[in-house]
Amino acid sequence: MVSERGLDVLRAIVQDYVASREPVGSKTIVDRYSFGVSAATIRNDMAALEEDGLIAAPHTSSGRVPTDKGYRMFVDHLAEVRAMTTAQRMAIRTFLEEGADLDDVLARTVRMLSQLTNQVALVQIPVVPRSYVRHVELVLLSPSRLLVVLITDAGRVDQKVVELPQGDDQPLVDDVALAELRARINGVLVGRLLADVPATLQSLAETLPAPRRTVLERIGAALSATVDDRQDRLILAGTANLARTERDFPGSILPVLEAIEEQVVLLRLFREMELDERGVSVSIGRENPLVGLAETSILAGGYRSSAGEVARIGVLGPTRMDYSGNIAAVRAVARYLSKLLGEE
Amino acid sequence: MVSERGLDVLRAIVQDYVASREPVGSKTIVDRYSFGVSAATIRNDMAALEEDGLIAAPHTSSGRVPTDKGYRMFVDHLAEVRAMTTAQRMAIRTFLEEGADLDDVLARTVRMLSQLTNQVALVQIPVVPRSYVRHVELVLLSPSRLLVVLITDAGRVDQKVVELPQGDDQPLVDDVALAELRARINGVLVGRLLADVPATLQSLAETLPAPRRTVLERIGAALSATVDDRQDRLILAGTANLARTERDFPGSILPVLEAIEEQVVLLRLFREMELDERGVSVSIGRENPLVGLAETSILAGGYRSSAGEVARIGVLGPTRMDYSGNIAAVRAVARYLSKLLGEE
DNA sequence: ATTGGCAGTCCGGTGCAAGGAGTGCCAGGC
DNA sequence: GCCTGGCACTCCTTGCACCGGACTGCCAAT
Repeated sequence: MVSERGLDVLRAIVQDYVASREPVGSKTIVDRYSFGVSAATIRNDMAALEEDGLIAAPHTSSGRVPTDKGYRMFVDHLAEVRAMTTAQRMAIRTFLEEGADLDDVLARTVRMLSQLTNQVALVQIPVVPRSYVRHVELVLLSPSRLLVVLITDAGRVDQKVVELPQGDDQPLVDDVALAELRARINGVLVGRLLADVPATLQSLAETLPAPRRTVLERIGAALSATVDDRQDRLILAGTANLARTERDFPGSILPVLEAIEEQVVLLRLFREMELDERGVSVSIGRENPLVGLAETSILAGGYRSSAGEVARIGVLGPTRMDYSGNIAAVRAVARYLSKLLGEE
Repeated sequence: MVSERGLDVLRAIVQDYVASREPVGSKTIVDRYSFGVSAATIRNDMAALEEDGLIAAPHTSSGRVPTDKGYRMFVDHLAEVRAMTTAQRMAIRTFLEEGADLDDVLARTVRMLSQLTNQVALVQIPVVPRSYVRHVELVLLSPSRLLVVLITDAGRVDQKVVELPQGDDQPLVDDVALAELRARINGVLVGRLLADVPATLQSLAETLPAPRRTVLERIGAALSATVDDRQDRLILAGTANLARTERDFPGSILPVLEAIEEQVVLLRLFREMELDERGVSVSIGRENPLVGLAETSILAGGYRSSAGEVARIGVLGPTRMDYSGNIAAVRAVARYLSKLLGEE
């Protein structure tokens, strides 16, 4: 059974180990922290902590190192989340304020978060289902390939290429037909909610003759796909920090880099993390469903875009990281981002 | 003075070292390659090669390793560029054929190139000055922020946000004014060459009264900037390969990752490399102007987009790499890409 | 020009001993 | 019942010496 003081010892071990990367022994603790008891007593507490799987010794007669479970305990019950310094707040504010388009703001934000935490930072592109269609543009790239561009009033621009069915020798649509189609589509769609696009387009399609109708249906499919596609991307920054913290990955950083390249998996993981009451979620080491990330921790926070939808922003790094500081940074950045995007 | 056979020895050393990562000695060479002379003779040749700075010994009495200069000699005079296997050709073809929009094609291409070479692959987004304006869309994001979207007939969509001057309390443009502006701009721009956009817009601006004019000038600036901006980006893939070849970076992969993140510098370097008669350019180790890349080599090839402009595609990896194979891969992929984009 | 031979150099692994850090446990004190 | 000092023990780390292996460079002979 771990005593009250035992938890304080755990906190000390985590802090010391995170700071020094050295397994920490009982003597170090009595020297560096004022517990008012002897090393032998600390040793008893440490034995209890080890019993409970909160710390482990790399080998007999070495200092202790926190386990994933130990970090979990630290994060849930022991870490006081430090407030950001005013200097840091200022940095965030000035960094984000030079507004530009959405992609740009996200790119800046994530770069800043990576600098703040010295870890890899990631942000999920927000979904904006409440926004309205501003314009749809069709561009014929070749007789059989059509570029569809969708512009919404939230400032998002998405594009998609559709392959046109090409039954006979002659192309299905020529420039004139396309111009008419464009006018019609814009006629019914401009001003509509994004969510209503598929239905509206469907009813338009029904008024058309068969060959033209197929084209319209494909365009409709592209437009709906375009909305979903976008949220399937992550913007990230600070990959170089992985090399900086390389010594904290006992294996190699290879699987981590692979996971980052394989955005899809990482994104799903990121999205499924559920925020706690502090607005941040932490996934530590082997808690993580991806084997390649068994030695990394992921922090995720949520931010709210103008349409009120929540997307994720967070950092990824070795399990040996400064949880207090990083949680604070993620939270602060997420808040500023919400504020910034809400203003628009 | 390096003899004829000396160069053959150099070739053998490079090939062997690239294959085995072991410094190669005279005995290895006579064993593995059929020179028909004794080890002592090879030793003499090696002494000459060392004299000329083409190879070096990590320490006294060890085998030799190619220097940057040695690799250079190998690449320029000794490497026969292997043709791609038919399997590889097939892979390239099928991989690239599922066309989509430009960004998508480039993303696929670069991913494939990284798999083909086991290195980091990069591609520069092509400039398309010969293409025509298809549509310009203006979206008011907030009273003082305007999103400008430019669609060209080459299938490119670019966006930019402009800050509007906001002199008095009331906004400079409202929805009605914007609609009129949009109509006017499209009226003069649609169908124009991209290169003519600034001039055309300028003459339109001159017909307008002062406040409206400022707005138009800003939009014009954004449109020209948008064209330049885009080519200032690289799409890359295969970063994980850096971790795989980590042992080939005597120092650390940190500076390499940093250079990759700092796209701007890398891009300039990439752009300034001049292609040789084989259509590929190679920059080896310290030849490289960036200190962080002193242990990496960069291969660059050119591809031609529909408008006939040339952009770069290439790979980046440790100086100890398979130059023959990688040059062949870059060249093959660049050709297919030119063909693919030319067709559209 | 090429060759075999030989001395010399350096790396890398191994075995051994000493030093140090840290633990576990126990018996005694508050 | 909790805390403490002490002690034996374990294991890592460092330094040292040593040896074998892999080369090279040079030289005299062909």
